[in-house]
Amino acid sequence: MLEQTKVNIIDQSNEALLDQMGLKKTKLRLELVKHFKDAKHAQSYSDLKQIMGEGVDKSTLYRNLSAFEEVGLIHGINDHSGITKYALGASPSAGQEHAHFVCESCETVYCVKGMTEIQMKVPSGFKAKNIQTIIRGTCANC
Amino acid sequence: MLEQTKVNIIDQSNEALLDQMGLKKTKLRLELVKHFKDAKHAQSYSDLKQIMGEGVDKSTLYRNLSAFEEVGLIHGINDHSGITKYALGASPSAGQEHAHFVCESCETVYCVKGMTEIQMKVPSGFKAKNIQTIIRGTCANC
DNA sequence: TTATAAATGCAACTGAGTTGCATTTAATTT
DNA sequence: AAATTAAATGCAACTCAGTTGCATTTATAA
Ligand SMILES: [Mn+2]
Ligand SMILES: [Mn+2]
Ligand SMILES: [Zn+2]
Ligand SMILES: [Zn+2]
Repeated sequence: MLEQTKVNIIDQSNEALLDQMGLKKTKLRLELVKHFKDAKHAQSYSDLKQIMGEGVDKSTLYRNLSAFEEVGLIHGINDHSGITKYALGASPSAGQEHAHFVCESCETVYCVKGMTEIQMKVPSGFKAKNIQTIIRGTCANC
Repeated sequence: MLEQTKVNIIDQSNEALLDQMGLKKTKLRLELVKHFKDAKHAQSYSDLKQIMGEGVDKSTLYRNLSAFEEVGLIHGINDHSGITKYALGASPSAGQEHAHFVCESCETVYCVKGMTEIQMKVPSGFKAKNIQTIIRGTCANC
């Protein structure tokens, strides 16, 4: 269980953020951080590729997503579609407790805070460490 | 939202089950149903291939899993590993409310019933239809 | 027994994500 | 400012779970 640097992501400048995370400030990374800060919902690889420009390299983009994820700048979300989506902030399993809402109509994924506490009742002998919640439904745009 | 035939899966003979589901009783399907009834945890494609015999065809096995899933005989579980695992019974989103426990040590996936009710608090304009819960932790064998 | 729709087997394919490696670049040192 | 160097990039090739097209076989019902 890798302890992540705790940083106020929204308050920091993009440059300062990358500095603190120990990541070099490349053009793509700065654009990525800026975009993640503005994004109203989670972003897939192809969402990002479209926004960053079709010329952006697949490996580079994926490697940056992994790097961002490792330092807790973003978290990947598995919505059972087979396509990982990414959103700003650490993952629920790394302290930033929240659920994920998947719109059944437009497939958009949102991070949602304010879930009421969940009881983890598990069979005896089992030890629950954390919970991942995916809520399916219809989003405000649909 | 496809309505599934409601059948008491555990009570029925394997033959009767396939009959009721409108599926032909092939050797592999009967073995699969039998195995799913006995299984203490969710089964991956490769678990099943090993048990059904290495000779079993990949397409046939996957197609049977899809067929079983369509009629609600089994449900697929996406545990974030990239490998779908299958267990007897309809999916939580199709009435059989339960959670999934993923062991962080042995990667085994279990269906667990008896979760306490979860409040689905979502932003205004959003409509929650169902919740999927994955509990991560350590299983009784680890 | 025959007819037929469904199931099977095989090979080729798909698509998200990864990897190896040569080249370039951001950041540090002189 | 120039040289150094570790990290980032670009590209092509790869991986691997799962899917698909199609010819052949089989379960079931007429
Ligand atoms: Mn989130
Ligand atoms: Mn289950
Ligand atoms: Zn929507
Ligand atoms: Zn275990």
